[in-house]
Amino acid sequence: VANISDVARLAGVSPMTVSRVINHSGHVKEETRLRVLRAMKELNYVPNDLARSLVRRRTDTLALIVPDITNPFFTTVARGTEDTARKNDFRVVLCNSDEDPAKELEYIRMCVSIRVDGVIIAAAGDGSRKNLELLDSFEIPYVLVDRKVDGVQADVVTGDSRMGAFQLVKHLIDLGHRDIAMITGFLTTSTARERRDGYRRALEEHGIPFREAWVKETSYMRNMDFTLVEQLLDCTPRPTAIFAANNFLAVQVIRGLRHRGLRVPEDMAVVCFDDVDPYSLVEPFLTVASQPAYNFGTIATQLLIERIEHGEGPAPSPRSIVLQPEVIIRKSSGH
Amino acid sequence: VANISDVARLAGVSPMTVSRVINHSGHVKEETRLRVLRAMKELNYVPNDLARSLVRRRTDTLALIVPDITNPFFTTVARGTEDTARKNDFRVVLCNSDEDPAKELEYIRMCVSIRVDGVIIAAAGDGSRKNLELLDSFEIPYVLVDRKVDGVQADVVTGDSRMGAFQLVKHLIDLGHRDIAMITGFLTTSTARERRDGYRRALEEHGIPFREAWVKETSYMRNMDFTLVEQLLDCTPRPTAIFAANNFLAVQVIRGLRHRGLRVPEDMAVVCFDDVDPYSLVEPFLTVASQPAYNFGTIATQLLIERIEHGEGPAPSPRSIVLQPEVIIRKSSGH
DNA sequence: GTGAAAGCGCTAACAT
DNA sequence: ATGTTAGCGCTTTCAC
Repeated sequence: VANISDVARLAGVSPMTVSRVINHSGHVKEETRLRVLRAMKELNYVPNDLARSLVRRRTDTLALIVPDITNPFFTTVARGTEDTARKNDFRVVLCNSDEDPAKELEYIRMCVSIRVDGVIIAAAGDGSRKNLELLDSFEIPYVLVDRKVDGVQADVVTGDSRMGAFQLVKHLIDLGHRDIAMITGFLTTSTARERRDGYRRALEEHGIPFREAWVKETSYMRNMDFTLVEQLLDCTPRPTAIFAANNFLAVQVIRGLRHRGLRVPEDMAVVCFDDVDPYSLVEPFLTVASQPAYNFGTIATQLLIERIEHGEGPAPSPRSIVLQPEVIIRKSSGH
Repeated sequence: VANISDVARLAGVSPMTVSRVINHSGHVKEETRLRVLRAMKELNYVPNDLARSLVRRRTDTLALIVPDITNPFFTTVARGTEDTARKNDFRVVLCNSDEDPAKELEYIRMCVSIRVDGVIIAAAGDGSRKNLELLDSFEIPYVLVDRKVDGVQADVVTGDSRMGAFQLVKHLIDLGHRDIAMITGFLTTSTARERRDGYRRALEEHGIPFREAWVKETSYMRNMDFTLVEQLLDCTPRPTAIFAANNFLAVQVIRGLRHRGLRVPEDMAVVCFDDVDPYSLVEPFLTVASQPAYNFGTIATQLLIERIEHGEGPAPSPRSIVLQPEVIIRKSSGH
């Protein structure tokens, strides 16, 4: 494999001149430039970015850490991130934390060891704070996406979870429901907390008491515990509607209901956060608070790159972008 | 940021000894080892993998190139790849080619310049051959996943597209359909060709003539041309069933039909390849040939790593793993 | 069991 | 407009 010296030798110049040609840094006579280009082609030369990054102290690489790339919400965030990164000549390394702060930490260590220029992260939970401190100590900029982290000051792009939850629950109330249960992610994640708060506020504004027992907390992931649904069904009185705090939870809820022979929405209304299936939906069924996932990715990436590219002078203070969800009413709420 | 010399100095040893500790290469007295470990902790030291990779000529990094990560099929392949890579201490860089050989080439150049140890690729089409030759010339091993590439000898993990298509179309024929149209990806991709062949064989085995005009060719991507469906509807006789060669095409077909006020399956039966929505399906609707996408990823990655890890001696000759699709009959075919 | 020297492939900084 | 020097942070090789 040819290196920069091989090219230099063949072109009859110094490695430095080749470097100048590669990097379009100018100050090279057109004639020499062409000679170098010819040599590069002849040797099938591809610059070694490891060496380049090592000396430049910059990798042109971002990391995106999400809980689970098979969740269509995060998939779409990832696409937004990648497209934006690419436009700005950055690469993206993708990591799945599985909602696990320990696994997340491993990936953050990796980010440091490969010297990424910045990180976009949908944090596993408040336990991520320590993980992020590692980035701080290496002065690697990062932006939080989808979820805030308690005690962390950083750029953040989130949806208005409180508002979305409020509207969803209000919709159920308007339909006449008063016994509304909720299944949410672990309350160590900001979205779980905010969605619960929105739920609570909607109830209270309509004079319906908030019952702790009707809020079930579990993992946001696909493998959520089936029995939680059963527990809700065994409550007295039995709820007539369930608010699921994300798409996977909603799917599990519906499966649980089916399992007990209950129909949606006839026997139980169901609403949730996040589109279940943003691209393939043939027959959208779920009433949802849909979030602009792609924009989560593009905006977060823009903020991050801005910070990376920012030269001397005072760095911009942490910015918070809040995007509004759109409530889409469909069959599952029995409107 | 501390480097290996800083640690060495603090521990009162040479950088070489620190290196030995980092890499668990043994031959270090337990006492010194602990001293080094303490120094590392104190300096918050994280080894620089760029430097390490540069000298070791190995990055422990794989690349996965897929047409579109928002397609749930590829998302699942990606998850299989990542999980397997991780288990074997490899990282994964993810790339979207958008079914475009030119964009694919850019990413392959990147693979070379960052010196990935291997590549897993769902190639854009037969035009990918030249792109893959670049990898060959740098002796970077790769394995093809989902799609073969004309004229390329390499490990390959595919589904039995011909068989799946055959069964899907046979199912339609068994239901009494004789006027069956097909919408497939560009015939420069092996899956499009094989699915068309399976379709054709099913027809011919049942004495139904194969009509070129009833096979519409377009991009596998989400933004497929709406008007193709309209063209099919304007044929005489009008087909009574449509076989879509992947999930996104099926969705577009159904949208097109809706647009013209046609119901599925009452007015038109629809079947397709690949699950539309492997995780979130609340009410599966489409009759599909479902492929074990996760295994595509895991197997491809295993083959690749085997090849990377393979020391001296003759490299294994190209292997071909063919996984069987499972036909799942649901409402959209009007069984 | 430990260290010194050399160098991976490139570019920043300073000549000329 | 081009070249020289030095060094990024690590590991390989060979010494002791």
